[in-house]
Amino acid sequence: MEELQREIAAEAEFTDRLSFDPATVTQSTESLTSTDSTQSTLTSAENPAPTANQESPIIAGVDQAFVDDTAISAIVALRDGDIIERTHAVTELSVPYIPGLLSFREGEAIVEAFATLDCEPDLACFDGSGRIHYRQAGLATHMGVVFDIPAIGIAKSLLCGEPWESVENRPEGWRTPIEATGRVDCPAGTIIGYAYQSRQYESGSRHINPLYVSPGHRVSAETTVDLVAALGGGYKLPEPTRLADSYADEVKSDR
DNA sequence: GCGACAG
DNA sequence: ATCTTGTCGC
Repeated sequence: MEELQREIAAEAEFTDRLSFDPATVTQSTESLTSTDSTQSTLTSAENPAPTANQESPIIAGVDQAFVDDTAISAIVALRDGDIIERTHAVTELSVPYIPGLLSFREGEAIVEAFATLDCEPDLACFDGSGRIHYRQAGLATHMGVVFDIPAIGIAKSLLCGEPWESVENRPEGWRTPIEATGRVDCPAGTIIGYAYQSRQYESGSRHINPLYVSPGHRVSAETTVDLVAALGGGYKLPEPTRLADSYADEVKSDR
């Protein structure tokens, strides 16, 4: 499995090769109902010329839920903030959870779910790491390479690598690079992702931990964090991920 | 041997 | 990930 991950990492592209301009991504649905006034703005100057494409990109959120030894993979596809398709698949789990080998446990269900998806996402958001992985082949990278679509990983905790600064109690919108340490299969110091404070309480003794985002495939670390910031939604997790998360729970409940 | 460790 | 009520704070 580890060797396969090295091969996948070799095929992965950690530079932008998207079918759309990341700078045009915004959370249009939220802008009408959101109560906060902070809106993330992307500077188009730092983004490379996008491949020709007039339509708004289709962004898919992917997340799994579990019941005993079965996995439910749910996909919610959005365009301009509107849900255009939802689908899911249920498979039997054969691999236990082992840090570093998550894609082998959840990958099968995800592949099945994608097989039933009619639209073709311009970007897929996975729950877990991408390049922030010992062999630079986390779930988002593995799936991104398998489908050859731009993919990003969004994790709630850090698998490996080291933040440039302390992530303690940071303000909303804050970000800091995650660099590779000796445990990662790439030159030490390589920026493999970012810690991103997607949400934070304005004051008080309670705080929210940041998200750890990383490139999966065909996206750079910088664009990955810019995209997560743009996908917003007003909650800790970006909207596509939240919708996929609740849809997976919904499917789970209906059984 | 000991510690670290996505979901 | 999952098992789950109340509870603290905005």
